[in-house]
Amino acid sequence: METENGARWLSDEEQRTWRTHLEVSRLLTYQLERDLQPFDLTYNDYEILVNLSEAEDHQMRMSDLARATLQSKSRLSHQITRMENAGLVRRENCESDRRGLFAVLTDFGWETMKRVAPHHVAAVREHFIDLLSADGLMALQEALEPVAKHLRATRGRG
Amino acid sequence: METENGARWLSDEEQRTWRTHLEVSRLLTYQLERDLQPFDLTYNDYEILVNLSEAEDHQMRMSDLARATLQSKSRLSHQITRMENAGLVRRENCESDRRGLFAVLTDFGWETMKRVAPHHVAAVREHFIDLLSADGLMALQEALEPVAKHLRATRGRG
DNA sequence: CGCCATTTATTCAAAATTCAACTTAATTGG
DNA sequence: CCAATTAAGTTGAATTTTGAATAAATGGCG
Repeated sequence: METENGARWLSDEEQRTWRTHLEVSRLLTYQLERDLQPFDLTYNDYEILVNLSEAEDHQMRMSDLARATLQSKSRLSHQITRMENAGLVRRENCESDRRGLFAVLTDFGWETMKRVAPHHVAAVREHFIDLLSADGLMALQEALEPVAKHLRATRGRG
Repeated sequence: METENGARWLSDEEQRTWRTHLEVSRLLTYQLERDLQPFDLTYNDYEILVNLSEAEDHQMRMSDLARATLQSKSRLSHQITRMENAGLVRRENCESDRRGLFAVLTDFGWETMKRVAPHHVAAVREHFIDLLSADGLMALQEALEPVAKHLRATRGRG
């Protein structure tokens, strides 16, 4: 089955899988977002807390954090400003490179992370992980890892 | 492995799969968005064109379209206004329910759809479908369908 | 050394999204 | 039949995101 300019359409099976993937992506995002609302965090907030929590000294350069969370520098800059206002992080100068800044987790940010993480993990289980069989989990990883690799490589160029 | 309040952490394997899924979701969205840029369409625009194209008479009630594309009514309303300004769709009154409106694909919208779809499908192949084996495809569908079902059911309450 | 391209990060304005309030029409329950 | 409730959709203001422009510091390299 070909389109006029030579592209192959998706088979029914392919289309079904594609749409399922898309639907899961979106609904899952919304659901996790909702599960964080009681803690006054967006998913974005949470993701930054995770990254900083896992980082050495609970701090990361803005650029690295932007890369890690797949956001533009501009967006991250605004995001950190908001989180700074909320008391979750603070900015700190980098001595070795005076252009640079660190985003640093505050005590309150760290406390928040410890308090919220268990609930978030429970939500990830409830809405995703625990719905997969052991085989399903492995199959998913094996199917998606090459896609991730491709996208990582493609990212930034055309 | 348990958190203090009884939630089970993710195993390494679970965590890896979860993060891979998340990464693929996001990078894929960005990539497809980029592939649509040359046609002056956002992914949102495209999705609406798809829905209307597949609908009877190339038209859909606003509510149904909002549901189908997983957006709020407000967001859809703004979105359709923009697309109306771009000449892709028009609004039309519904006679049987005078509160209601149809979003209708214009000729230009339909032409646009026919022109763009092959490129989009090619992108979906390049960045997703063609990176999966036949087994991978099936495994993905089987793993994700229950998740989709759960999230659909959970949506709106929960 | 001195110049220029690059890297880091912010800022401003424009576009998109959300959120709550509102309008109008249809339904429902006495 | 009417009042109250629900449903469809829009609106406008506030928030968030994007994208281009800017500023400051670094790194090469001739």
